[in-house]
Order: sequence, then structure tokens, then C-alpha cells
Amino acid sequence: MTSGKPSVAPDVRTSVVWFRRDLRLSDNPAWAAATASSDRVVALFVLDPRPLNDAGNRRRDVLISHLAALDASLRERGGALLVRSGDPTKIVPEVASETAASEVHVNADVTLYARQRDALVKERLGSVRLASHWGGFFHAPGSIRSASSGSVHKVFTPFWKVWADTELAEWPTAGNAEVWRPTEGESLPSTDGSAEFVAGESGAHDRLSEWLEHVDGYPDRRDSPADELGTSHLSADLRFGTISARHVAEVVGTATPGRGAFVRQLAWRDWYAHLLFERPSLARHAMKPEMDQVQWRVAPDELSAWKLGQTGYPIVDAGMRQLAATGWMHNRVRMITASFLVKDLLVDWRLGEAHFRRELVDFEITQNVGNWQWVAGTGPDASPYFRIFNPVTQSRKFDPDGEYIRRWVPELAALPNKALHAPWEVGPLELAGAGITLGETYPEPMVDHGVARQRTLAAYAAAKAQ
DNA sequence: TTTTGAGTTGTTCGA
DNA sequence: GTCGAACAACTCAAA
Repeated sequence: MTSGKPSVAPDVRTSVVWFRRDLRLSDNPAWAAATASSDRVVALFVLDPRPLNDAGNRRRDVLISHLAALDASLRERGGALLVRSGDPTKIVPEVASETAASEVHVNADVTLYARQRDALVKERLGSVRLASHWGGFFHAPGSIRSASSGSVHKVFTPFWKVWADTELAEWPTAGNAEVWRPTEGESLPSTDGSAEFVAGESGAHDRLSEWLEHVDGYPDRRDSPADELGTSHLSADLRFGTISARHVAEVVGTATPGRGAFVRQLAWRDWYAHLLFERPSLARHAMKPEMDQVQWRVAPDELSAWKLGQTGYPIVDAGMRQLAATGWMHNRVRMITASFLVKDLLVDWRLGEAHFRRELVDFEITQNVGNWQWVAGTGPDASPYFRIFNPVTQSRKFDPDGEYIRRWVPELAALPNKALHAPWEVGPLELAGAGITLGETYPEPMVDHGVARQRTLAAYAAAKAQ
């Protein structure tokens, strides 16, 4: 042993658990395996500037809050979280060496960046074993395959049938290793303290309990953006791994139609992870090459108006403002706003994906890319390209009382429901009665939907003809 | 190998 | 107001 390392009794077996997006101790295969196979474990988190730079401040703050909660849980067990900043491919082997660890345990991630990073860490660890587990999904990426092709299903429904019929892989059971922090490490960066939620896995479990009281209403309420209890609000917890998808699915079960419908959505989450794991190119490219040939419009001002919630279509603006204000947007409205960017403005879906990537607290690349490609009609089992959402029809159907629009576009609040979804359709007198002047207090619609629709159909048809 | 059935979330048009 | 067809044919999965 070289000098400078802490002297460690040779019969003490040490493991490092390198946390990434699995910020929990229960139901965590990497943590369980390490605590079962070792005498003591070091809990490490590396603040890696590269993915952090992709994140907006809000997601960064949520991450830090969850890390603080993880640290608190570890302190209850007599240890603490070791935090280091920098390049994990250097830091992880350093920590393994400093602690004389014989194993490093991780839960794997599907992204290309994560896979290349982990491969390099494995190489640099030398004789220290990198033990990789899957903890973030119900079924591990790559484990569900089509019987006929041997690869991932290209259509969701057959994937889902196999997914539901496949027995769960067994996860390791946790042991009693001591939680050890060898050095003080760095302290966590500060947040602006505005996060008004209970962080960590206890918060996540509370949110699941709350959801269990409403999940039976899911099929009827999931599409109402004004309804705070219509969806689970668990997306960010799944993304940070403060709760496991497997635990959620097992607790919810399939005993009622609402429960079955909700668990089916977790299968969608697994499917997009399977797809991106098998085909990393989906992060940037359409499933079929010709769909990459759509001549997208270059329209920075229109993209900017969309981001700001100033398109003149109230439901679109409500959604974009909810995103800007909270880092979250209701699923139905994600579809409407995304469809508006791609199919009304004919702007490249990747630009919308990049905006959501920065803004969403629950951003996860597999889900973001999968869903944007679904809306754009470019991905596997996507919406057909000629299916173009009408933002006014969607608004009247899913926000009939205008509650969601009034919440996020308050300058329109005085309009009666009949006029709220398409204010340009009513006369200036009625607008004036509500204190509105189009083009001044609220924008004129950026595009005529009928015209935009024809433009998009033509652009996609031209791409397909190539 | 061939056949058959099926496919998240829609919109528009005309009878 | 309600209904069915067209959108556009295609690919995938499994028997």
C-alpha cells in the first residue's frame, strides 16, 4: 500500500456506492448489493458539470435538495454522503483507491454519455470491480424482446403485453454494512431555498401515498390539465430515483381500471428506455431516415414566442407559462404545446426537445425524446404525421371551463368560456369588455391553424417522397 | 414463408 | 348535431 492512504485493516471489506439518479436507500439494487457484500460502504455522489450544465436552475436545485435528504438518511445510519465535484471518471477511481475499496456499485443508466462514462470508469478502476445493476425501471433495458425479431418491439402494445407477462428479475437484499464517510468531502452547493416540496425518498413515498387515493380516477381525470389530482406528479421522483418505478408499479397494482391504466404508463416509460438503450441514435434522429428530411422552418422569433407563452393560442401559452413558472407541465398540455411547435410552426422537434430538456424538473432523455418523436410523428409507433392537433379543439375539450387557461394566462381571465379558447374569433367590443386588445394586452394568433396544417402536411409529404 | 390482425392520447369534411 | 370516412397506406408481431 502506498503512503498517504488511510491504513485499513486488510480484513475489512469496503464498497463504494456511486449514486447517480437513484437517490434512495430502500429498494436500490446497488445499495443493497454493496451493503450485503461488504463490511462498510462509502456513499458517493459526483457533481459532474457536464449533465449539470444541461439542467436549468430549478432541476439543479431539486437535485441538491434530494442529495441533502439522502445525506440526512445516511447520517441516521451513522455515515454521510461523500460529495465531490468534477470528472467522475477520475474521481470514482480516486475514491476507490483512497478507501481501499474492492468494489464500486452503480445502478446503470441508458444514455450514451453514461455508458461511455461508466466504461471508462471500469477501465480506470483496474482490479477494483465495477458492479452494475439496474434500478431505475420495472424491467431492465434490453430485457424485453420481441419473439420474432429478438430486438425491442417497434410497436408499444406487443411490448406492453410481454412486459406485463414477464416475471420480475430478483433484486439483491440489503445487508448490514457500516456506512462510512472517510473524509469530509465537499459541502453541497446552496439552493435558493424556494423548493416547496419534501425532498428525498420520504417525500416521494408521501407523494405515492397521496396518489393512491386518486389513482382510480386516472382514466377520467388524467386529461384535465386544471385537475391537480388527475395525474400522479411522480415524474420527478422517478427521474431522480427517490422512488423506484418497480415499487410504484407493485404498490399501485392492476386491481382497478385506473390502476391498470396508470401502470401501463410505466410500461411506456420502460419502452422508451429500451428503445434508446438499443438505438442511441434516436436521441437525435428519426426512426426512418426519410423523416429526418422534413424541411423545418428556421424561425427563431417564433420559437422564442413559443418558449415565452406568447403564441396567441391561450392553451399553448398557458402550458408554456406553467413550464416556465414551475418546471412541470401537464401531460395533455405537453402534447398540445409540442404539437403546436412542430406542426403549426413547423419547427424542428429537436429544438423543442432542447427547451424541455433545460426547463423540466422531471427531464429524462429517454422520455423527452420518445415523446417529442411521438408528437412529431418521426419515432417508433408514433402518432401519424397527418394527425395534427387543433389547439382550439383540444382546449375546448380538455379545459372546457377555462380554469387552466385563466390560471396561467390571467390577462384573459375576464373572457367568457365561449371566447376564452380563441379570443380572435370574438368581436373587439366583447374583447374590450374584458379589457383585452389583441396585439397589445395579448398577442394575435401567430399562425392560422388551417393554413399551418396544410403547410405541415405538404412538408411531411415532400419528405416521405424523397 | 405467408398470412393476418392490429396499431396511446385526432381532425376535417361532407352526408 | 351526428356519423363515418378519409387522412395513407404501412409496418410490425406473431401464428
